[in-house]
Amino acid sequence: MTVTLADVAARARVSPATVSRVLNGNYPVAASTRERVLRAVDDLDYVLNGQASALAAATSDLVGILVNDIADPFFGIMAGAAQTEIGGPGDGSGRAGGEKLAVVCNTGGSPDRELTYLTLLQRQRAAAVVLTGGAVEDPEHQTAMAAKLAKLAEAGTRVVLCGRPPLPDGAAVVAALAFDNQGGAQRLTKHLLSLGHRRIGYVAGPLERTTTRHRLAGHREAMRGAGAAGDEDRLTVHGSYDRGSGYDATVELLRREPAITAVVAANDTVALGAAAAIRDRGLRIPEDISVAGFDDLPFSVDVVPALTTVRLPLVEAGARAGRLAMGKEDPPPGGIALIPAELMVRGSTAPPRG
Amino acid sequence: MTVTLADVAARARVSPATVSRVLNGNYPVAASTRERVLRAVDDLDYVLNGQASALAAATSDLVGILVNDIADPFFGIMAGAAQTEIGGPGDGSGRAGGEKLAVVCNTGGSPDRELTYLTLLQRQRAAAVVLTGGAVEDPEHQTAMAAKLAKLAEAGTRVVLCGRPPLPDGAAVVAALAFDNQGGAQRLTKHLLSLGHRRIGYVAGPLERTTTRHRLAGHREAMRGAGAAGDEDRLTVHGSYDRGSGYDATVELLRREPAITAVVAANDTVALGAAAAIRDRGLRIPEDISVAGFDDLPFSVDVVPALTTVRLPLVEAGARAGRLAMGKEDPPPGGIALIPAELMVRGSTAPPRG
DNA sequence: TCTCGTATAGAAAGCGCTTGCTACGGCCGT
DNA sequence: ACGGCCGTAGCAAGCGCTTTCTATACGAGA
Repeated sequence: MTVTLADVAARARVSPATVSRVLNGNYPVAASTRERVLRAVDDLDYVLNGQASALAAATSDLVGILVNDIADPFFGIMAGAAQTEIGGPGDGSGRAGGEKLAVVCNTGGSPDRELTYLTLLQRQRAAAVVLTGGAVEDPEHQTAMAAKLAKLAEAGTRVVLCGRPPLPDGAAVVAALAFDNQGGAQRLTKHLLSLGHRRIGYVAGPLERTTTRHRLAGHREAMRGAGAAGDEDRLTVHGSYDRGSGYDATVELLRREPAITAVVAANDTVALGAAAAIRDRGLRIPEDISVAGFDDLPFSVDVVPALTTVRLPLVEAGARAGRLAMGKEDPPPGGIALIPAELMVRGSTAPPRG
Repeated sequence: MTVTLADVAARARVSPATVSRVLNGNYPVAASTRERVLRAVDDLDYVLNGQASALAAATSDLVGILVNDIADPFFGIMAGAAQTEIGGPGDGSGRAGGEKLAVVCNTGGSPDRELTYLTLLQRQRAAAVVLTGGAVEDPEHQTAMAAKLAKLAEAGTRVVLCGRPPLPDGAAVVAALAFDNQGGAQRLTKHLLSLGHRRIGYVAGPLERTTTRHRLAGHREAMRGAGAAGDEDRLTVHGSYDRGSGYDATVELLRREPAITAVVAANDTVALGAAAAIRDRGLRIPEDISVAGFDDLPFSVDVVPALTTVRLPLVEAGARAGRLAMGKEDPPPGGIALIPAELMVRGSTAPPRG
């Protein structure tokens, strides 16, 4: 049926061992022999059996990248950057040695699927795993995750967190790159406050997500700092990280408090929905209501008016995570790095009327 | 080191064969024995070695999804939908049998990486492969791809094309789901023509991509049909499928022909860049210049003015591709299906001035 | 000329799992 | 009461590769 090493060996009139060595290039083989083998490989269209190879060598060329929502560019950008660093040859030695299969797995934000994918990757004895995006804060799930990651690490899988805070109970991971969500959110709200806003609605992400909590915390911290707190719960609506959710939440916000002068959204996509809701209500942005997002996704600069937001260096972070996963870069001190978030002031925010 | 089947067997005081059968549930095992085995599995935290299992059983639970650009929601949406259909349990039998590892691979639109990933998947003896998005039309690459896909199919891998035209030389694939790019583009341009536009700039995608060619063909067909052709080459600028490219191309278009009254972009993302360029030039949309996109990505309805575009049923197509890859759905007659594209007229297009 | 180090190739033992076949009771049919 | 069958469990042969150890052939040093 399929061509095996033995077939190649037979055709090249050498032993399977020699073929293996030629293919792996980790053992001296006479040039003439090598050539004969390579020709046979070519003639037969031989393709290595990855599973057999991995089994025998106890290694794997699989690297998993877990994302919450693959349709969201936030994750796509990070995953793409990570994959670029991981995949393909060219890492160090001239030889095409480190050819890894970087694969991204879409958890859909579901804790169960997250665990399932980790198990699947564990089955495959993945060389590394990169977890991106916020974590679910359910204690039970956190315990399960910690245990799973510990198992993975124990089995030699390099675990890297990207855009996710370190595990609560001492990380069994290579490194954790956490975004400064709280600081960024705080600066964003401060910007709004400095413009004169006081009644600021907040469209938060799903409950029990670290990202949601940290951004909201930053926002409230800023509000409190300005003595503008008090109405927090009433002016906060939770939803998922998508456009429709932003729309609905904003409608609700305007119902609860028609006098708000600004809406801060959990991320840019949500901000888009929020902006749509505001316009559908006949209000202008930013004259009547200011809108701000988070992440600075590529489209944010192009919408009208351009979205004030907080820029997260997704490409850089993803690439770094990829390098860390491959062991091409040393982990930050303590295994933890806080990735700074930069406030991007654009046209969607302005002083409130009057 | 790691726990093996044999360890579990020893602890449960049965043979490895029995453990295997309990785990796979494909052979009668006495209830008491099964329970003993399961307890041992639990006690030992045993995790199946996927490679060994795959090797022995000559099967694989890997399914590859190739995308051109994972940061582009166009692909993210399709891949996500496909992955949902493929991954996890719940497909048919009550048992958690069909647990596949659906992984998405980012080719970055590079033919080489595309081939590399296919080889990697071939190495892993992938159960199925889904290729999404337009193909590169370089003859050499096409030949290589055809050969590769034939090999994969021969080895039992189910190959599905999603949003990609069938291979030129008779498909060695399970199914090809092709978008009606040409028809959609034609309808879009006809819409513009019917509004009265005649000088229409076209921001095309990269050369040698089927998607680019088909959309452009539809556009030109419409132009010719209206007797508005002639200036085609001068009013067409090629670029990549991203925002910056749309911006630059539009600047160039306006330089070449300041009198254009509409710009059609290769896709929505490019349209966003085009719109930005137009606005930066001090022109209004759609009063001065109409803008149209393609794909109807989620943000398109939210930008201002809302983007006239052509809707592609990405979720449905991706899901269907996933089902086809899993053999959960019968392929369309002839293995080829043309996915319709629907014109979405919104605020970014209007009759030209005067 | 003989021995020994060096370079190269092969033999063979697994890696951890699956599965066809065999073995062994106990139950049924006659 | 005996042969045969059914329901279970084990044996053992691989799956296709890697790698250690061993064997061979050479040229070099003595």
